[in-house]
Amino acid sequence: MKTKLLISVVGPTAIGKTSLSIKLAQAFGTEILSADSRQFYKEIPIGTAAPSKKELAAAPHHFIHNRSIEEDYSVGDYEREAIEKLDKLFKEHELLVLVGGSGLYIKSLIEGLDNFPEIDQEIREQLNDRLINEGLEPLKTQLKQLDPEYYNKIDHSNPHRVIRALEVCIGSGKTFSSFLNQPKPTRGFKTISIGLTAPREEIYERINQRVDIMMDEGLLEEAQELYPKRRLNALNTVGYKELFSFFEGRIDLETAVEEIKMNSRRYAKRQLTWFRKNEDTTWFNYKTPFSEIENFIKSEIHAKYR
RNA sequence: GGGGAGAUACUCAAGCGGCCAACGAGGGCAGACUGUAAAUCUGCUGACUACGUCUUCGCAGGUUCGAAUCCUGCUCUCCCCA
Repeated sequence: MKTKLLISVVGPTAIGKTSLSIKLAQAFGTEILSADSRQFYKEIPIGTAAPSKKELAAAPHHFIHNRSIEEDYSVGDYEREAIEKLDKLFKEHELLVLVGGSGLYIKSLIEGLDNFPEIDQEIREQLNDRLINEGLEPLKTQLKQLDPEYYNKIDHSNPHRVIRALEVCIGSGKTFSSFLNQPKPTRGFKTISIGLTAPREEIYERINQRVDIMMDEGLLEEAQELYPKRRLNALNTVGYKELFSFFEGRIDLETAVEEIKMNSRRYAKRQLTWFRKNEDTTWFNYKTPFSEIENFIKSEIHAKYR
């Protein structure tokens, strides 16, 4: 039996991962899964920087615009859904393409996360309230009591991390640590990781250009419509929060656009930090002819998996 | 032409005799990240043959044991009056 293969395309934003993934899907006659948390949301067609209609028509895509910003969605949900989808698609294809920029989501799919119990949302809300009212210190202290092991391990000046650990401790009555490092189910596929990148300057240039294009396409109007829902987590992202600041008169439009560009650049940098960690990734310059990448993948398949 | 204010690291901006390679902020770089992830957080940011050495605070001199800080001259910028 042939090995099921997942070709994972990673890299910073705005560099052509979508177009590469489509070419791969076409060349190998297969389908594409997105691992880009923002592209899930259907109410933000411009700001998601999702594939265009034409691109969507060029190859079957999954996990694009399939969620509402109103829904609470997390990596855990994604992992479950995406695995289910993979199982289904692997019945028809021996090779699938995964493309995305959300490192944690990709990790959840390829490596799997440990299982955590469902936590009542209210617990997090209360913790968030406490963070606002009392600050981080009491929360840190509490975590230190409830799960000293994890407390010593994490960056405890990071409120999100402290709150997540606490909500699990409180909600489950067990330590956060106790859920970690459980034996994970083995995935029924192997992964070939392809990184797409460029000199920093070129990445930044492309980001700047794409932000201008988004503005031309009506990002401002889109943000205006979404403004009433600005508190939703899905909208606490680059491209919206800056425009919301503009609507609230805190900055002018020009500054808002500059900040979108800047925050996108920083995002790209964080993506690189995340993806560089994976030594199994083979990197290509974004201008590399497709045939070269295709040949690389074919030779990998022959050398290692067939 | 007269009067006043000022020139500090990539940018803005503190410092006004030793605790100054120089507060702070921005930007940049690097990193962390197992359910908020385009989120959130951390570190570094004069140079180097780095727990030490070297060159910096417009330029050139001077005072002083010691100067980014005081004095003199020069250059430039800004403001007011002509």
